[in-house]
Amino acid sequence: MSLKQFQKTLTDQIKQKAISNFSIDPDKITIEVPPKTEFGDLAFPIAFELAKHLKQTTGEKRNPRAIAEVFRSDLIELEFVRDIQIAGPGYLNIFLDRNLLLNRACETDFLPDSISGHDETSQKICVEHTSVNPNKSAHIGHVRNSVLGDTFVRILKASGKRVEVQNYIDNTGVQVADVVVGFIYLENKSLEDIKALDQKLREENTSFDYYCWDLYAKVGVEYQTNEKLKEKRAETLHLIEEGNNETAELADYVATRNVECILDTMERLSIRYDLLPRESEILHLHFWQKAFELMKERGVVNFVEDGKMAGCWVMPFESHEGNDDNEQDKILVRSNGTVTYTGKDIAYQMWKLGLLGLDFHYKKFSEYENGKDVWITTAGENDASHPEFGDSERVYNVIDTRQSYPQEVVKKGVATIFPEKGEDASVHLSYEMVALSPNAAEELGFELSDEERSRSFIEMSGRKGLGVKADDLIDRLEKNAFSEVSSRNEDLSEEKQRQIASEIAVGALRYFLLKFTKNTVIVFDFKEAMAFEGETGTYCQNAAVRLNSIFRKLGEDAVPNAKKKITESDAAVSGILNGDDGADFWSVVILALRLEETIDHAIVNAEPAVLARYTFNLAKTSNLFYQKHRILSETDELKQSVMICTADIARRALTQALETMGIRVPERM
RNA sequence: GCACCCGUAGCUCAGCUGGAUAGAGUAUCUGACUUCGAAUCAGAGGGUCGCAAGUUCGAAUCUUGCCGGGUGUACCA
Repeated sequence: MSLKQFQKTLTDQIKQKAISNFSIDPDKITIEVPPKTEFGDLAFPIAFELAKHLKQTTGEKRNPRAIAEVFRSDLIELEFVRDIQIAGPGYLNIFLDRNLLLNRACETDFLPDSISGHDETSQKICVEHTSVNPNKSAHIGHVRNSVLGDTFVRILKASGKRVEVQNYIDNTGVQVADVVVGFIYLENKSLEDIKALDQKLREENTSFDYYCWDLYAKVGVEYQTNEKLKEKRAETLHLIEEGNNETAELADYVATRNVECILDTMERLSIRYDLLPRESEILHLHFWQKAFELMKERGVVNFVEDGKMAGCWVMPFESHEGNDDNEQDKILVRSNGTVTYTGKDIAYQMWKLGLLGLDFHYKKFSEYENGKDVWITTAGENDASHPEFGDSERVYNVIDTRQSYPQEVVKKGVATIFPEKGEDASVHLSYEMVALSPNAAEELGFELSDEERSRSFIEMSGRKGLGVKADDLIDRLEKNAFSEVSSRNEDLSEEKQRQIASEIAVGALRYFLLKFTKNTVIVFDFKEAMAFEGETGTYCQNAAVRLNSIFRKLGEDAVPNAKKKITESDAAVSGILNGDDGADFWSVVILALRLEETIDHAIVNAEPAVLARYTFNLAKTSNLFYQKHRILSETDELKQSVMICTADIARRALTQALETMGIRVPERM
């Protein structure tokens, strides 16, 4: 039985008693973690709630402490409970049986397993993240999206869910068109020229996406004065959407190469995908037409005869009374017959949820080191060996908060067409942007106006070429980490040092992006983002590395021997755990045991930052423990065994928590 | 105008669905490497939780109003 299961037993018991004695709503019963270890391991503030309830229903006034007493006798009988205290104004504080839990935690099953946990037959959850427009390299804002999405995927997997990861490729949108316009009309390049350029860039060790980054910015500047070029944009976009022409072929090359570059960037951060669904297939396989038919069948779209939106097909939304109703409608088909982005998105969302009745064709796009394939959609050939995609029970779309409105429309839209599926199936995992501090923008070489310099932050803009490129930042982090690693580990080979530096860089970056809660704007600052000290991924990794190094010195058999010893002498172990140093050991064990509920908490709130904070706290508690208590030099064998078990539980939980954030524990550092 | 988000230590942020003395990191100052690793640890100072009412045993957390900042609100994607 895990701590989580035990908490449920305890809560159930309390609920039962509360219902039979006081007839109160069981949802009002909450469990919490006391602020200090002296107050126990679990606390129920239920007595306050009941006192209020009594006063309201019967008028009887009862002391909360007396009410808490009612629960005590039953709960103390439970297997894991060592003691119960009524504290303060009426808290019901539970003290757990430390010895028993230490023994259980020594068994391997208390940790959630992010790798093999899930049941193949369980319902699938789809997470879409990254979805960078394939016309330039990824910047730090895109990385926040990807790290958030990837970590959420890992969290879902750790709780046993089956997850499919999609990275949507908008390969036929205006952003791609802009770069294509740049290649064709600014640089007079043919597809062959671009391929040659691509080859040349490879030889020079720069990358195609960097080139596009600059070109995209150049086009943006040119548009401001060159009306003719703007006309070319519309024309180009049209050709790309239509397909089967030279411009579309060129665009496909450009988009595909950018996708490859972006996937390489993400691979550096251990971020991987199952499928790359493309907008071109949503168009060519007529997903929209099918969705449109379904909408008409179900009567959820209307054709507007007159007024401002005359000639459009709209989806009506619950309009507030008294308003001009049409203002609440969302246009899905424009008066010229073309489909809006939201329309296409609704069709795509329907496919993700298995509601569309159509499927993509698929081919392999690339293969990861571990042999897993990334698939991409096609309109032509269909590799019959492809796995089943789409058809998920629930979909999480990781998209920044600026797109809340269209996401709301998609969610409500799908739920209107399929009320049986409902709104809960579509979740917008929304997060705030990464912006630049005025200092960071200037550091990147951008000239700011006085107005801009006075702002608290400046939004990044691909169109302006203003942003911190992901690869640049990772490079800088790796460089800094490398100089630290090499000065501390001169005996290691350079290759090994580079690998460790990379693991540290990834840990620092991922942790930095995860420690902020989703709705906090990250104002990017180089110094903060590149820190290796304090509340950082590096700190957490370091704690795990040092724990591991203790075990390296202890030798192979230390853990099994220690486990054997502590199971053989119950009473003495109990004495140690409840003795003078006991609290130092116990606080590590109990915190490690809370990993599972932390992961649940992160899922319920769709908030990976919860896991980041937890991991840092666990690292800190572990640090405290092994610095205060020397394991190798401990002379009392039984006490040493308790310490070994405690350290082992700590490093396993820490390693697992880091793994769930996509952060590896280096061999040394 | 309307909708959503934010305002907590000098700075950057947490605060677990209303709970116990509001916490971290950073910066500043003081101290600790002959000790399982100092990317670390111990300690100090630093708070009208934007303001004002309300709800109640109890509010940073819930309600309302105001102040200040941000983002949306397209026949763009």
